[in-house]
Amino acid sequence: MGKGNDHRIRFADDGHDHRRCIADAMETADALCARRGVRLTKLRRRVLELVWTSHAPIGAYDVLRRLSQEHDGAAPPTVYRALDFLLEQGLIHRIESLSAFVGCADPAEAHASQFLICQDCGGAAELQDPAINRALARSAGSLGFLVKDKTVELRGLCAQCRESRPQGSGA
Amino acid sequence: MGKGNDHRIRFADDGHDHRRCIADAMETADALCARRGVRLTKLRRRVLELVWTSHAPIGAYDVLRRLSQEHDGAAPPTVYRALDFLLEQGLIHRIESLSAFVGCADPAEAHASQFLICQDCGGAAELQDPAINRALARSAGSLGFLVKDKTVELRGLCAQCRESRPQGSGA
DNA sequence: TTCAGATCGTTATAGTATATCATTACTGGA
DNA sequence: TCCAGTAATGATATACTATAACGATCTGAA
Repeated sequence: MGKGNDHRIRFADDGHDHRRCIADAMETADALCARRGVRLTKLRRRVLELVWTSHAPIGAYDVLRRLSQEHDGAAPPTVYRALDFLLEQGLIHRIESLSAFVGCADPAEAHASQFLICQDCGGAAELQDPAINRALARSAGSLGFLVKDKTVELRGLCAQCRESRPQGSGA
Repeated sequence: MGKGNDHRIRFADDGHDHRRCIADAMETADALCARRGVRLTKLRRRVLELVWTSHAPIGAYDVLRRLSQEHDGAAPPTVYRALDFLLEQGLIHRIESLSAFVGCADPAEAHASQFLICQDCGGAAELQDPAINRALARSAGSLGFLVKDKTVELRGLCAQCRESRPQGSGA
């Protein structure tokens, strides 16, 4: 508390002040890149803002479509290079099961995240549950497997969407 | 034991008798489809065999290239339709982080699997660790999230590959 | 036999991502 | 300030993954 938006789990449709999410994310990104001596160029910064448009993961070509409206000559490599930079810096995550990208809730810490992805509102919330990581580490370790990278993505319905359309109300 | 190949975790390079893996998988698939009253046609059966070529996940277009050598007029939909059927029947899994497919080790039981994917030999081993599922269920449940589908993929080095190229022996 | 539904053939196209090479911009040192 | 080296971007082409759409063929049940 104190700093406005806290770190509670966020989905797309929970009615929070998302402008603040974006502002916080950009501020954090600026500070982090400055500290690391890497260049958050105008283009990269804009792509990061576009990824943060909502808590729903966004596809690279959706980013491209938006970017093209304000940036002549934007092409796939324009976007993918920026996304690659942002991934390297931990400022965004790639959601494998959607081929899409989402802003990282806590880029200062290097971390492997887990995601809850709502199939109704499209939002993706980032978890960092030590119990999950422990269970994964224990299982892999017992088989002699050396883990370098993790993908944990749970798809379903977030609490808000469960309420607003109870049970399996089709489509 | 007793039935030849047991259900130990398998990777591509561990020197086991893979012909037996294939034979077992096909036998299980035949029985399962018969029991369910669904048609494991010649084409679908052949695609399943091709996916079982190894324990390394295989891309749809790799399946297509192989299939084309023996099947005139094979096209992307030919393969994707067969893969979709096999996925529906739980006979194969899709590895999201590789956009590739791998045979299911235990198709009789509906299940959400976890995968260990070796970045050296390319093999993918399927786990069904209740402790991992419990940790995931607990975490999602505490946030009111209703889980419908899970993707858990850990990339790294399997035990065999760790031994044969100790430490981070680059490329 | 005939029909309905399932399966497959075939062509076209959508969606995701990278290779390559030219050009421009930034940075640090002479 | 100027230059050289590196980083970043522009621009074009292409590779890889997946699905739409529609017609032909096969299968099993009435």
